[in-house]
Amino acid sequence: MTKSLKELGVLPELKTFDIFHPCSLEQIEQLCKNSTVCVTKHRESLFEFGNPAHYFCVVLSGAYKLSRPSAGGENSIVHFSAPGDVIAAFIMTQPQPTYPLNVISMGPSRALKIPRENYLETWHQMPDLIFRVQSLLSARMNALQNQKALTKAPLPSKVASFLVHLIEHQRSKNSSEQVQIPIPLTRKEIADSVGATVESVIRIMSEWSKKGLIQTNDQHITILNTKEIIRIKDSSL
Amino acid sequence: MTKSLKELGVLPELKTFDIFHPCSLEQIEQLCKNSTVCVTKHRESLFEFGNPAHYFCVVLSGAYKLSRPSAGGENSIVHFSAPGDVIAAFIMTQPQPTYPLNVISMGPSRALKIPRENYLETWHQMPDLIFRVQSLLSARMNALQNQKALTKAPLPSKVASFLVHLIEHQRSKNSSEQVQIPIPLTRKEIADSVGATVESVIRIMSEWSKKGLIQTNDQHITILNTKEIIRIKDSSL
DNA sequence: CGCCTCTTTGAGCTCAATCAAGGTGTGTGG
DNA sequence: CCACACACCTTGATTGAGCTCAAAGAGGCG
Repeated sequence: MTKSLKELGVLPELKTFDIFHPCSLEQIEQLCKNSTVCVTKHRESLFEFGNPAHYFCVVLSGAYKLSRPSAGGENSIVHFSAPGDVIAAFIMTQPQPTYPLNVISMGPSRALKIPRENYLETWHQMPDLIFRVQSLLSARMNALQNQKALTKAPLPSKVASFLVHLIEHQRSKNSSEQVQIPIPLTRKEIADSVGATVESVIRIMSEWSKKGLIQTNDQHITILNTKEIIRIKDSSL
Repeated sequence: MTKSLKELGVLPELKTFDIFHPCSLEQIEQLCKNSTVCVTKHRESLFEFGNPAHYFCVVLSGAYKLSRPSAGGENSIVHFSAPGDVIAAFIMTQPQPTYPLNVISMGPSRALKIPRENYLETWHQMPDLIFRVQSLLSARMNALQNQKALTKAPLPSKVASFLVHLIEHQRSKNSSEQVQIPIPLTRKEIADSVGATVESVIRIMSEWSKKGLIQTNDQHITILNTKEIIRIKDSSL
């Protein structure tokens, strides 16, 4: 039942990710010893807040949302993890770690669950690898701080900033218009990300749709006029 | 003019901090090679947002506030760094790092400026040390995520949560009442931390003063009734 | 003494939350 | 196959928490 990672062909898949790219397949195999591929369905939970954290994860395909439970069953979304992203690695160093977030699958996804010991032992031996993990973390930290700086900005700025953030990778090269956001998002998820209500987000985005700035079909959002969206994002300056 | 760290007696000072505690004085000396002690006055800047980051820091005494410039000269405060805290370490791994924050002295303070190369070379060799740095970072990340989960909470909850967070270390043992907040804070700083205006913060805290929950003299805030403050913090649940 | 920072209080207004209601599409179980 | 639940999207009306603006007092410092 449990096939080896090699049999499953996961190793080369891992090597395509930035973190593992400089590693040999043999190294990767070592690093991911005793790991299992976890297949999740839409809205299925990968890790649950407060549970003891025996594993950390590398996202293989699909996407996951990391959210924090808060007032009245509300969940505020902290981050979206795409393939190549590492989840919960940096809490592995704590003596008795528990997951600080809920991790929920968005659509069918796959993740590699790696035992905590690997991080403390094998990964620990590879300073360069640890530094690359740290970079991911540092980028997330940066994003969080960015958002914090926007707390007092009007809601449209927040939403615009959120969308721009999501297309940052691809935008770098393709500075032309017409960028599609890589993960399908509901309005509710956007609302939970920027700390607002669904209704407010809808009002703002409908407006933008009418003006031809964005376009949605089946939860896939496309930004038609990047320039204008960026202007809105910065309009509170 | 520039005395060695050994002459200044900084080495034993460093050893009292968690990160360096397991290290020998010789190791610490190695790790902090070519570093300088930087003495700052109240409101003086240690690092400035956007500048190229050739150094990272360990806070020796006093305190620093880390803030992010935002709309209209507003500064949103992201973190307060007390002695033992490491600043800007995790961006050292980037190829051409620039400071992602403003770092400003609160009262007279001292910090040890350590060259970037040390992190990439000497520190890099010590996985355990890197893990300890990662723990600090992870704690800060956690705090940020916590705050994010409170965005929709009413302002009093946010302020209460902020105060409780600041006394978390000492509270652990001394669960009795009467806890003083370790750093002097202006209302404006509190406002910038929770993402509100001075006026709103004042209104809330005056109320609390009247009710005998807190007490201020000369920017030193003392929580008189911890239980009630925690109740307010959680009241939005 | 004037300047600057910090605190305080009041009055009015605005943005986004809340409440309410209706529409669509998909899955699911009888 | 239909009915029902459920997730998601949309629009409108109302309301209130917190922002803005204004004005002023209280130290501290050169």
